[in-house]
Amino acid sequence: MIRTDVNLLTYIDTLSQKHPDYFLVERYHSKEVILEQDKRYQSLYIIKSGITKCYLSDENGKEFIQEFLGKGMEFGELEVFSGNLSFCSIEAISDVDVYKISHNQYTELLENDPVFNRLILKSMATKIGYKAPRHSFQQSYSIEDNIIRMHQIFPNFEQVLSKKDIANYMGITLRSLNRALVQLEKGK
Amino acid sequence: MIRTDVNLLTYIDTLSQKHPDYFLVERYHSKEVILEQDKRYQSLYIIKSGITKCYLSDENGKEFIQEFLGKGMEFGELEVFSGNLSFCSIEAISDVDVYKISHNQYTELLENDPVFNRLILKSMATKIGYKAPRHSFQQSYSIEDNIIRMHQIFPNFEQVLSKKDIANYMGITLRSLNRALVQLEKGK
DNA sequence: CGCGTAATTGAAAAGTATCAACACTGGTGG
DNA sequence: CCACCAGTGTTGATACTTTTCAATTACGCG
Repeated sequence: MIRTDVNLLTYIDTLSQKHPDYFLVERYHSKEVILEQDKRYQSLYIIKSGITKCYLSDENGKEFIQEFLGKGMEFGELEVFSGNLSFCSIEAISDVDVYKISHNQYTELLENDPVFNRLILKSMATKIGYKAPRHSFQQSYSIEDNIIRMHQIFPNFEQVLSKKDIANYMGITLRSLNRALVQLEKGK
Repeated sequence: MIRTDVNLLTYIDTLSQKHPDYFLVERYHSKEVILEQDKRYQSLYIIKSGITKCYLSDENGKEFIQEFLGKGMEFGELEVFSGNLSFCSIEAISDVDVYKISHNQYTELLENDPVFNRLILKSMATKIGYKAPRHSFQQSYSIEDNIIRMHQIFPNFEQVLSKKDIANYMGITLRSLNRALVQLEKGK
């Protein structure tokens, strides 16, 4: 449930040696908002280290967490292709180091570096293939089943993520999450 | 809610003139299954005309519909990048014409045709950007709100899609869908 | 006409949200 | 050093929503 892409990160590490002017390294602290929904940006980011959350907020202030992003995950890249405003917000959970690259230079790399191109295609394909079953499972199964599944995928998520974030990721209230956890304890 | 990509289709129409050996045209009838979950394929498809549904089925036989695909939408392409089995099933809703192309030739086009490459990148970016708010909205709002929203996006979906498909798309039971529709009628 | 699929409806059971009260924690300022 | 505060987490009671199950009707097609 915390997405990573080591191959992409490794390649970008080497790219940033070759093109030191393309990649700017930035550091964000826990709880800083890196990207804000519905704003326009000229750059996108790839995570060097740390964890962020990618979430959508609605008019009532509720936030729905799409994904937790770790090493090698990019964000803000969709806007390169759509030309639209940012469709989600990104907030640092831990302290985070990122590579920052402008849309133009990103496009240039896509056009001239076939290895990079392929890695990005693959990264996007993975994102699509990941979202589908998650949405499906979340709708079709009980909260308890979802927690069990999350434990299998990422055993100690409770140490890394706040209860509130977990609830927002699952699309349920904190109350329901707590009850389900108590039920699971009893069930043992 | 029925996804299309006219630009991609137009370009593939011209490509299929240039490379008639790359693109095979096939026709499927309503209710035929074109792609089956958890099987391996060497080809992928782009829709020329007609509508399909893309769905995941779980062990209880319930199906959760990811998207309805119309003109210019591709499917089976994720497996080119992941190398995995098909992660969803595709079934024709209306009669459907598709272009079929092998993984190898698709890869070749991606590598040698920058316009094609860009169109595919854009198509994938759109898919990602579409899924996120849909999942979010579906979890955060009531069934009635979701129906109202679907009506805004696609006014006469009830003429094209069966009630069961609509319910599976929304991740709810047919019973709940019917109740919500009755409520909406009353509300007018 | 008769068959199977799709659609409709009611009643009971299960699941989830809402609201509200309270405990725990770490950090800040007097 | 303690009091306070804000953020986070816990718990109970109640109201609401959705599913489940089952029975019935409507529709299209050979």
